[in-house]
Amino acid sequence: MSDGQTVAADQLRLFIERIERLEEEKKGMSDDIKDVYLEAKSQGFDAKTMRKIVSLRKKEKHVRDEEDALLETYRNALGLV
Amino acid sequence: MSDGQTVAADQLRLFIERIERLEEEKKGMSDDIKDVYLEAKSQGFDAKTMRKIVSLRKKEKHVRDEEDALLETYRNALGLV
Amino acid sequence: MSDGQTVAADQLRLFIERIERLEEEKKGMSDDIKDVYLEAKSQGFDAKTMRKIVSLRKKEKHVRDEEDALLETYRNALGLV
Amino acid sequence: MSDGQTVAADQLRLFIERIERLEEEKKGMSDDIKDVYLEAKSQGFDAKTMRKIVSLRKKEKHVRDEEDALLETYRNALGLV
DNA sequence: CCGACAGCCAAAGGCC
DNA sequence: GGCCTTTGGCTGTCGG
Repeated sequence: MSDGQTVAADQLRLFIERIERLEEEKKGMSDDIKDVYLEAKSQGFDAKTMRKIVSLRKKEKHVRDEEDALLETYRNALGLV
Repeated sequence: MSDGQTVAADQLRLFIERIERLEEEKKGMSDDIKDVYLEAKSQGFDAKTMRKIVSLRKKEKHVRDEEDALLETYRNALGLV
Repeated sequence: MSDGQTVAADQLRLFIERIERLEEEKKGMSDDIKDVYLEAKSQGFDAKTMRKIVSLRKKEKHVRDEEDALLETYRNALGLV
Repeated sequence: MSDGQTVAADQLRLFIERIERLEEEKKGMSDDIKDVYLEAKSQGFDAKTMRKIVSLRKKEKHVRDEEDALLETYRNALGLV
């Protein structure tokens, strides 16, 4: 043991385990989100529409961020502070 | 103000905000995972293959979980502890 | 010849050829687009920034379309015309 | 108006609009291609395999073009017509 | 040549 | 249980 092969295998195993832990946490987040939708639904809200709203707001935010970045690019190109 | 309409709108807004916070955390997880793949890649591992490994192990875990659930069903059906 | 096998092969060949013609036209479009960027570059414009603008405008249009669709969803949900 | 700034902005706008028109045409080509695959699928052909064929033929064409170019290079180097 | 990005496809999850 | 929308991964393309 302790040869390069083994060392590499150990490293790989550690990477895989780190990823799997993170994937589990991520799945936990997904489950939490699902629960909120269920809770909202139980209070009479329509989950499908809510998903649309969330999706739309995400895109709008993304567009706004990009607009800001583009503006910054222009400012830099024009030598402004 | 304070009529049903407004109350519902406030509730909806709160739900949306909770979801958006959770979505952000989830995105953080995704980013962390991506970072681990990049780190592994920088040490000479192949990300694509690693993804295959993670995927395979997930399926195997799923199979094992199903087997456990089936065993549990049998135990219950037979009145065993 | 003239058996089913051959007929199917002929059909397939025709489909493939139609696709390849369309792919060529598509590539022509890509080349034209590339030329416009080059021409703009030759007049002092930054192609990378221009690409960002084009991309951003596309996203903005998409978001606007979605907003309209969501509004429509609300109107329907509220029984409005 | 009519200062350099405005002229440049107008030029940029025109370039952007030309690109957007071309992008739309390109999208039309993509849609046409997709339609052909759907039509082929409706007649029992497998789209995935067809894509492989198209891809392979493209590579082969590319190889042939490279060979031709190399041959041309040699001919020129040797002063042949 | 590499690294980033968009398009395409297959798979998963939610909804009816 | 089927439809269908969304997500994740892969491939091909483009610019640096």
